[in-house]
Amino acid sequence: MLDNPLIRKLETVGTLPDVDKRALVDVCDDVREFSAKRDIIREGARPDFVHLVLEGWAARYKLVPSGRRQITAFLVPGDFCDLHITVLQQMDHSITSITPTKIACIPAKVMKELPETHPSLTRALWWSTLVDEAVLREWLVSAGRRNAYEAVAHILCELHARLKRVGLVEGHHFELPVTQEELADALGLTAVHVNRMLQRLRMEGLVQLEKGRLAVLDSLGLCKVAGFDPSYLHPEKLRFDR
Amino acid sequence: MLDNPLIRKLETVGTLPDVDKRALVDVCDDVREFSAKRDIIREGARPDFVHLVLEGWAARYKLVPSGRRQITAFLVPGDFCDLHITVLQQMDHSITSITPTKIACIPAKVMKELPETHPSLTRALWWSTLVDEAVLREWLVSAGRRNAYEAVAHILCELHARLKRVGLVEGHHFELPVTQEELADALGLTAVHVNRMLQRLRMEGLVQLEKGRLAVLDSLGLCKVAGFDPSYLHPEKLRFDR
DNA sequence: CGTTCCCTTGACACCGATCAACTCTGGTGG
DNA sequence: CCACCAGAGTTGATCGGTGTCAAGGGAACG
Repeated sequence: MLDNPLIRKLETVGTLPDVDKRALVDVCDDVREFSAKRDIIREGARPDFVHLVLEGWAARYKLVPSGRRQITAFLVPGDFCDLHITVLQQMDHSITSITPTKIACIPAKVMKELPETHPSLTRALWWSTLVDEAVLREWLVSAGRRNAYEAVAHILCELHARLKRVGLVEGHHFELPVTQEELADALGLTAVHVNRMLQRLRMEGLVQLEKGRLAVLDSLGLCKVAGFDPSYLHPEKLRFDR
Repeated sequence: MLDNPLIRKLETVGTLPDVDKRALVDVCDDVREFSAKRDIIREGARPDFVHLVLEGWAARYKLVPSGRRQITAFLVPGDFCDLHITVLQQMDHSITSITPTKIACIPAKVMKELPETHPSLTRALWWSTLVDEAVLREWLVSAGRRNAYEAVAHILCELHARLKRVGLVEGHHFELPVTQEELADALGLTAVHVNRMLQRLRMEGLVQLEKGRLAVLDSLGLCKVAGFDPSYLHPEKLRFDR
């Protein structure tokens, strides 16, 4: 069966040959489970496997000498943790699970051979890597040039769009299993201030948030506050086969 | 002759086959010049060419609705402006020249065929793309979890290391042709505050800065202030040929 | 020799950080 | 079943790092 979040994501913008989908699913047969808040890969590691999130949330992060943490990406189902290491020698940051997580471990060797064996899939993975980079740029814009209210609104818009891609949005609800502290570490804020901004978003009638589920009540209003333009997620249709 | 900053950069970590170097130089024959502070590529554009900086500085940036600008990358000789568009359809951000600039325009079609024609070079460009992404992560860390003093110190350390790679550092001096406002837009600060932080770095005897040239007087001290760990620039030796 | 761009400086304002306490919830073990 | 505890969310008071505004100086340039 081809129920794989990465395939769902890739097929929102293009079509993959069946053999490639088959190959991708086959290669995800080594699944490991992690409980919440465990380091999956540490900075400096040289993993022999590429890790793909199948279920649950994880995060990329770095620590600065003062001990403060910056989360540089939320990894949701369909996201790779460390495609890098097919080219680079070692991890320059760490990955931690946020919730209990199922991760597919794919031998790096298999990934390295992909360009010869499955060129379409390779192009598709390039696409997802470049979208990840665009997301990172947008996070930098939030940290640098949006105020806290806009930044919180923006990340909610982004997560909504990204989760929709992998089929994890029902109506206007989706699971948001991150603590306010984790949100703060992603946005470069404090948990206390994130709390106040979320309250403001609720008071303004834009969102509803309870027990780890977010409901977007006024999608347009939220996007307006955030200055959210989804084109950086590159929803435009592509051809992976050339 | 093979005097190309990209080749210099790539060869700091690995060896390229002569044919690949030759091919790279050949493909850089269409050079265009831009004066300072001109948009080279605009958000939304669908360029037919990939742009490579040969001389001068450029910057990637995005604007938010309030009109504020976030620079998401400084592009120095040897850096690509938009390798993305070999896969993605359109630019999700703009590129501007900072100084007068010489840019090689390489047909996107040629780049798309690279994996078949020059696999080693393709791996080398993958490497440089992944390093760019690592730089971006580090900028996010600066914007989110370093104070202004540390952030300014950090970007100076980074630029020092990156420029060294392409042979643009003489002793401890290098050209730093960015205004304090551009630095501020890169760091998510204001020009006034960047000014004060630079003065502090000078007062502490860490750097000297005059007429667009920076001298690092106390390299260790500067790295200490910044919490700079160059491993994210991936200086480790690689093999591009497999 | 005026104009423009960039750097510099000072006074003041404000956004978000910090600190501390309290609530609520779910889990765990006696 | 209850006592206890840890983690997460919430609130208020206060502090401080950066932003904002405004003015002046110097260098480059036409």
